[in-house]
Amino acid sequence: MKGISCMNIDENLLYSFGGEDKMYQPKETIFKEGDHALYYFQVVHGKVKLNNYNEEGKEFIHNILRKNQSFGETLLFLEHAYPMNAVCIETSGVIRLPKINFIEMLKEHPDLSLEMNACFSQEIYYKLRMMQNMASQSPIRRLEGLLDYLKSFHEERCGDFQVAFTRQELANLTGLRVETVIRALKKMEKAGSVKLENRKIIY
DNA sequence: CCATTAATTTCAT
DNA sequence: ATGAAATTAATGG
Repeated sequence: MKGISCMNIDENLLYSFGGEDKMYQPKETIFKEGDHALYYFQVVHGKVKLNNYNEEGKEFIHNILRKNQSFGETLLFLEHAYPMNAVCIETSGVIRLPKINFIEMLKEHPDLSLEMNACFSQEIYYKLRMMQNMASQSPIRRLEGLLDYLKSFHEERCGDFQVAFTRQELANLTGLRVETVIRALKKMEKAGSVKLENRKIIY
């Protein structure tokens, strides 16, 4: 099995089941914590983050989705409200498919349903790995765990992979401060586990 | 250019 | 070692 990160459903199929194009501006909220989960979302272009804010107002990012990545689907089989916000980082185009139509689509396409199981498995597996890493007190361990996770997401060919995240984003994904991320990256470079070229991170 | 955003350094704690 | 604030670099319009 290859490195599936999450669902990527053919756009025409989404449209045929009632998917609609939505455009969002940077900083614009697609849904927020507490909203009822009513749609399947898939990014066509742009960048969307799933986040929360802790009691001190510090942001924690769960994931950042790009082209062809989906979000919100894990809540469609539950009656719970969203436990996080979805906010655009860049101008983004998203296809939105109502829950009812989504379920209907899965019924008519059992292969999709199967694929979704594989995606959920993958996600649960990596969430577990991430929890283990995030529980560590060591910033380097947290960062390496995150980079492994992102790399598996990306499934690059010959090993070296450009981390397409800002240091601030890495910090928000690991619960670390941006300075700590910068310092940890420098240590990792000395140790040879990452390369820093100009300001790009190669892992 | 100027304004905005990101990266890095400085300076306390 | 860590974070807030200041400084420097880059990016985009």
